[in-house]
Amino acid sequence: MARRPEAPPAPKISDAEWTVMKVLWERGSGTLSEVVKELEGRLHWKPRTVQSLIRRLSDKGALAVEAVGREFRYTPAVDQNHCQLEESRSFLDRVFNGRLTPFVAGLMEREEVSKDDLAALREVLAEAEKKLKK
Amino acid sequence: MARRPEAPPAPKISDAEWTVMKVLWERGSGTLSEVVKELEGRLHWKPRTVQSLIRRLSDKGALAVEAVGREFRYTPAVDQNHCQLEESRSFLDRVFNGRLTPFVAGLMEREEVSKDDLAALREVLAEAEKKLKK
DNA sequence: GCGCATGGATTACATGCGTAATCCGTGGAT
DNA sequence: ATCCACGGATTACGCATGTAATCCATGCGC
Repeated sequence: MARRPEAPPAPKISDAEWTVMKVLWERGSGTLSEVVKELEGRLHWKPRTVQSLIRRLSDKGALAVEAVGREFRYTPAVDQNHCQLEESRSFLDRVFNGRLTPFVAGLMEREEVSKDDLAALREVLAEAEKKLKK
Repeated sequence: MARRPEAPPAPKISDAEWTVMKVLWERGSGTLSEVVKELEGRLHWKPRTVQSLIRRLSDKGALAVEAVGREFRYTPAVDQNHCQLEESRSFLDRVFNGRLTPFVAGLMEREEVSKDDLAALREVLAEAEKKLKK
């Protein structure tokens, strides 16, 4: 129906657009008013602003659009994990020359990383080590 | 002489500007030609481009400027760790709702995180845990 | 002394981004 | 039948960004 769900290059998603995408990833899909409702309170954004962002996202292929009545329902057309991974990579490259460790270390040193976070991270680490060993 | 070098919080540094800042942080300071030399080969950038970026960085207070002969020597006026931390925070907020763990987990799952990385991370984790406990 | 390479200052210019407003059509409320 | 609120489409608009080019002064090589 729509385009092939995804190929190599995920479209570049801007800061404000991420806010919208996160809402849609979370709920699966949504209409303009649904998204607006989700965001109001949290944000100052006028409905027109949300609409602009949605439009730009559709234009760049990040959202699939399907008509429902005479409204549209928007559904993410790119995979969240994929987008997150790309952002992660590009962020690490830009700021930490691609190195993960200094990033984590920096956060731990200066910020409160909660006990829960630490536990979860240890989990993840253990997993990764198992995989590596195997 | 000219502008007062300074900005209270940390100025926002763009992608391309990060490239320049990293060079200057690494070497402590540098003149235009030094920076250009460092970057040539790695990048396509013309010297004028580098100069533009340096200028913008000075304008936003990220670089201190001192005249050396009739050239200038540029020195970072903002702390690298501080900038990295700010970027880290804003990245995590934008992409992962501020959660560190899913970020790390995502990278581990889909990417090769080297054995060395894993070891280093364990170090860091252990450190953090010690601090928490204490 | 002369011309050139080089650096600072100024200017350029297309996009992208944040943040909407306006215009238009229509389904619902009255 | 009317009028309005709401959604889509189009347009706005100033600032940031990436990527330079042009203009100007001058020290250096010859």
